[in-house]
Amino acid sequence: MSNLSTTSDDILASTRHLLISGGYNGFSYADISEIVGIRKASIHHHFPSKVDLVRELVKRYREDGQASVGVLEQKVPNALDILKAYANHWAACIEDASRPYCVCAMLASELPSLPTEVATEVTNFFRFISSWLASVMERGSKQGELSLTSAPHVEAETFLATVYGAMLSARANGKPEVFSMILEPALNRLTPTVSH
Amino acid sequence: MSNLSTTSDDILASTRHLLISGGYNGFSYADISEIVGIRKASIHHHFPSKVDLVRELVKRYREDGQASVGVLEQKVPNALDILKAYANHWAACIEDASRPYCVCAMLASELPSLPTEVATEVTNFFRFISSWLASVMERGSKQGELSLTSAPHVEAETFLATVYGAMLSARANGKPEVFSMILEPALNRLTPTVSH
DNA sequence: TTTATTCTTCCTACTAGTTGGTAGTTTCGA
DNA sequence: TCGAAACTACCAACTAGTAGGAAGAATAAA
Repeated sequence: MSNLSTTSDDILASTRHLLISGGYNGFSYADISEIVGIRKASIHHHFPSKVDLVRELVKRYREDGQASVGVLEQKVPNALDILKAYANHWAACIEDASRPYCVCAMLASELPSLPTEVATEVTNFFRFISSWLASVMERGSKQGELSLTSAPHVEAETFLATVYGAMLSARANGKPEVFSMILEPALNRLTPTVSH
Repeated sequence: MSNLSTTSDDILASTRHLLISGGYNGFSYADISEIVGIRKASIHHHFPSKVDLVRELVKRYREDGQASVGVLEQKVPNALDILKAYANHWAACIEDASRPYCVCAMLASELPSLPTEVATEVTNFFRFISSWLASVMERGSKQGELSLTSAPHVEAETFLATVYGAMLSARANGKPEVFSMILEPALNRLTPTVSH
């Protein structure tokens, strides 16, 4: 019924890898075929067009993200700890070079030149992340787990920009540790001070 | 001696435009030829290869940046005002859609797949911006024009990440105003509080 | 149980169009 | 008359995508 590893999953995995390193126009079906070990034409059987392939990839990327967020919210009650976990997730990905960049950050840069179907899926991803972070900010502020200096949705956008900016800086400098260097003070700023 | 508009400048200008919208692999000599109004082969006369073209573009982009920074430092004495001017520069570019994204942000995302000669020129740009911002932070801190909560070079990287992250957010949301929304509180945070 | 049929997945072989780049020639102003 | 800048006309390699067939597994009919 459900295999551990299907060809279609392998194609998506290698696409994600290629996408992270060079963007939408930076890879071809030939590249995927080499990694997966099947012929170019066979990829078209699973994903008729390149747009289908990347659209599906981004859709699943968002769905997986939504699922992970659900688990995180259940396991971690404190809003600050949620933000720390989110930051640590990316810190780990960047540091061990497994997924050193966000697929949607890559595609967002290319947004104006992307096929519309892919573009809308990318904006959907950012809508989801933004509103999730805003909800975390709002809840954390109300419960005294976060100290905000601006409106929750502004703090959410700022935090998101810091994470994605730090991701770019780490890549531009070729130094993974830059990510944590930037995020540590950013999280400290959101930490409530103990009254004394 | 020096024309107001040379073909080579037109090629560079259209390349910048194309680069901002779709990255290194998102444009071709055919695209440039259409915009500039000369044949593909004629572009090769000015820039033998695509690598030459983009390398030269990024080199000039950094040089122009260095010149602008020089002028800014002369005209504006206050460190906070310099940071505000830098932020306003990008806010204006994004808002009037003239250059709604940084060429080097685009190329930094693609860094792992870029020809090495272009890649080194891109990292040079970020080295320059980082160290310039660090010097502004340090000077501003010493003269009481900026209130830092971390070491100057950390604040510099944080500010840079915020600017570039905000640029990406503006693009991802399709809302230019998001940039200023993020940068305003970021600058407030650096503003010294008047003692009373 | 055997046979026939369908479906899935992969294959070879191909296409039309694009890519960056070259060779050699013309045009034209200094 | 010389050099820069443009041109026409190529090229090999690569692009996404198609047509049609072979192998095998699952399903249905005998």
